[in-house]
Amino acid sequence: MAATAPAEKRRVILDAAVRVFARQGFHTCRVADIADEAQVAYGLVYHYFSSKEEILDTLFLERWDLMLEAISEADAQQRSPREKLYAIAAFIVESYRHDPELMKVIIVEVTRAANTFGRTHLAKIREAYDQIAEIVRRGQAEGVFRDEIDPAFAALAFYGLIEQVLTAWIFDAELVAEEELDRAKTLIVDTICRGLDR
Amino acid sequence: MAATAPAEKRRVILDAAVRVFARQGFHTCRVADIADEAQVAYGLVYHYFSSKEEILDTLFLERWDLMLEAISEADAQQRSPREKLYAIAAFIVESYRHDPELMKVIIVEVTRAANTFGRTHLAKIREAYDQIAEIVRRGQAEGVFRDEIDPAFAALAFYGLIEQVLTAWIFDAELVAEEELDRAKTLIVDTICRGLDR
Amino acid sequence: MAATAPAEKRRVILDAAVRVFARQGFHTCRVADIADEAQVAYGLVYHYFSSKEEILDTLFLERWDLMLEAISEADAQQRSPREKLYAIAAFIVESYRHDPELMKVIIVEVTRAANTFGRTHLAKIREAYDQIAEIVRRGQAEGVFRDEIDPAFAALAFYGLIEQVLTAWIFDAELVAEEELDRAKTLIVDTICRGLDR
Amino acid sequence: MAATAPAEKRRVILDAAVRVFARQGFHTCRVADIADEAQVAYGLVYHYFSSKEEILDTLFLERWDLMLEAISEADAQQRSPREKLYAIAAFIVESYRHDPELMKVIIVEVTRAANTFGRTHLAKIREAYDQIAEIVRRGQAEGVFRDEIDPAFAALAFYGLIEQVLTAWIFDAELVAEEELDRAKTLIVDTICRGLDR
DNA sequence: CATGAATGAGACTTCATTCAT
DNA sequence: TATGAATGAAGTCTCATTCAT
Repeated sequence: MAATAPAEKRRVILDAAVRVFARQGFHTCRVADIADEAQVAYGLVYHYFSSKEEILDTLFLERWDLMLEAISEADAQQRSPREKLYAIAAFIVESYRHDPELMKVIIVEVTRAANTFGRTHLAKIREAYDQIAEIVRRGQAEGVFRDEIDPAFAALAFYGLIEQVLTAWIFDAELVAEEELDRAKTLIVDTICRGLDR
Repeated sequence: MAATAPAEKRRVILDAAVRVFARQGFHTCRVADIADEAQVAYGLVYHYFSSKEEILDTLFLERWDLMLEAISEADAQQRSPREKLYAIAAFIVESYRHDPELMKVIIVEVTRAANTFGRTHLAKIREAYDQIAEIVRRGQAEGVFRDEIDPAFAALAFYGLIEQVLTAWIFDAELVAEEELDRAKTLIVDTICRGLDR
Repeated sequence: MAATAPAEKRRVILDAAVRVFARQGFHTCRVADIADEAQVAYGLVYHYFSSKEEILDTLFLERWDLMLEAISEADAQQRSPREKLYAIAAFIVESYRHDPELMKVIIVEVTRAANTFGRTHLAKIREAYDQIAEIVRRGQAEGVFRDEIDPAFAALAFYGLIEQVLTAWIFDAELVAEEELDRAKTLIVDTICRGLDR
Repeated sequence: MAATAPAEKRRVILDAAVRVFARQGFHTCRVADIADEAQVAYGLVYHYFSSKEEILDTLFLERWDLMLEAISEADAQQRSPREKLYAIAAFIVESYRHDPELMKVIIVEVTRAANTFGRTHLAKIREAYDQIAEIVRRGQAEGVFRDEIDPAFAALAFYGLIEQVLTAWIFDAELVAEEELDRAKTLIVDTICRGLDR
């Protein structure tokens, strides 16, 4: 009789927290809501996490580390800078497809709320920006990208667009169509690389 | 000797709220902090506003209406789509130069905190997106912009970049140099219009 | 051009207070509600009355003194004890007919709210009880009323019935019919004097 | 060693509330006073009750249901209408003897304050009136009571007298003598049934 | 007399966190 | 591990009252 693995409840709580944060927002929800959603005793939340904020931190770090890995991998495996950017955009879009609630929490509650929480994670967030900027810088060195644009600035443009697109999806009343998700990957890179001009 | 205009205190409270929201964040600050900052009795805040949230709403709406006007004006006065986009970017950057704290509040506490507050203002925020999209659409009709990019998507890219740049400034430890502010205006439009590609 | 008599506003405020107290209850209403209802500046209420409670006190005392006079008069003018009781009941019922809101305030907010306010007016309220008891006592001395019942107890029965009837009217959803008002006068005295027994 | 039953604290709070409401009045007391009286943490009051008002509601309903039962029982067990009325009067007087503070709260804060709270309980209160009226009606049908008096009116007289007597006791400075309590039971019924007339 | 802005103490309620079992 | 009762600090909002004009 396989007893529930001890740390499994921890996962249950984290997953419940995603749903609750996505639905009610971090500030607005109560720890009790998370416990209820997880069908777990109130106190157990505090057995595994020292505070409500730590739950959010955990969710963010889990996901952001995957993101940093994905960026590294994209950088390592793809040949052209544009392919690298595509791989990154694709990873983020796929993350959204797989778990839109988690992405909503990451973007709305952490990345965008950088004032209060992100402050802690600012360094971590910047790692991503820096890696992207580095990709652009090397693209410029290779002569693929124009020199006029500061790589850091280019990274802002690239990540800013992705974040804006996801935010639009997040606050859209209706479900995003599968094809739109796929199209977005190409569109993001195309827009960033080629610009609006004819 | 002109007596203090009755509604002047209302303004004092609003201005104090900007500083407090910028410094401590909307959720973290207390109404008492605003009253203290305004050097005004606690209750007076509630004489002019029905809640802490209404103060934030007021600040947002005041500013966003100016923004919508600026976009309209840019659309009306400038000839080319690119000049129109430049005028918009310039307006936002100048807004930041003039009152960075207010812009921080608008972006961090309202625009990006889309979950809780932005929700209420989503329609208002979308008006701006729509106007920008319309500029792009007409640019495409004129043959200045490529047809491949959905105007709404282009608007996300444009506004997303600006917001990302301002966010970077906002969380920068150090003061942004005057020249950087000016350079940004051109850079934003150049990046969006011409893209990264050489 | 007859200028408004100076003290007229005082009356306007008192009358407005009756309506507001009747509608919202003393504890639940705010001084601002009274000023609004009276169409008078906030501060003017405090020009004429030192506190919200003083307004209620004034209303009660004005009315209760009329009541005490009415009882004295009934005692003086009527011959039989039963006629005296009838005159008293009639006076109270007529008071209700004339200004049900005022009676509601007197009963609900003062007489029955004996804990907080009635306390102050307990002595005044008891004067009425005592006068009624005295009428009963003399009725007993004359041999009209039975000796078995303590006059004070009889007064409780008499006044208790009246108050209960008015309270029923007060909380009745619909308007009380004119005939019911008149019938009540007789019924009250009949019930008290003759009892339920056949 | 029996551990403290979980809901026991709830009872402690209710009992403390009776004392505090009786002493200070519902409007005048603070939730903190109840917590202090119960020797319980502030927040625990809100663990068991959603508001101060709910505490009062609970106290009222607990007691009034007993009252309704007592009336039903009196109706079922006693033979003559007068015995039924006696049983009801006796029950209420005994309730007062047993817990005068609770009765004070029920009468002063709920029954009499029907404006604000009783409104909710008006229906419940009327059930009692109706049951009493029904007893009178059947008394009339049996030929024991006179037909001239509307049963509902008779119920007002009966309950009004009881309430008035209790109110007198409640605001009496001194403790009510045991014999007075007992005598009251008979006196109430005698007064109501036989009236004042010789 | 009249106005209504200004004051600030006070009360309710919430909820993160602790703790005894 | 697991439970949920218990704690109490903190914050929002209300509103009677004052006061300058």
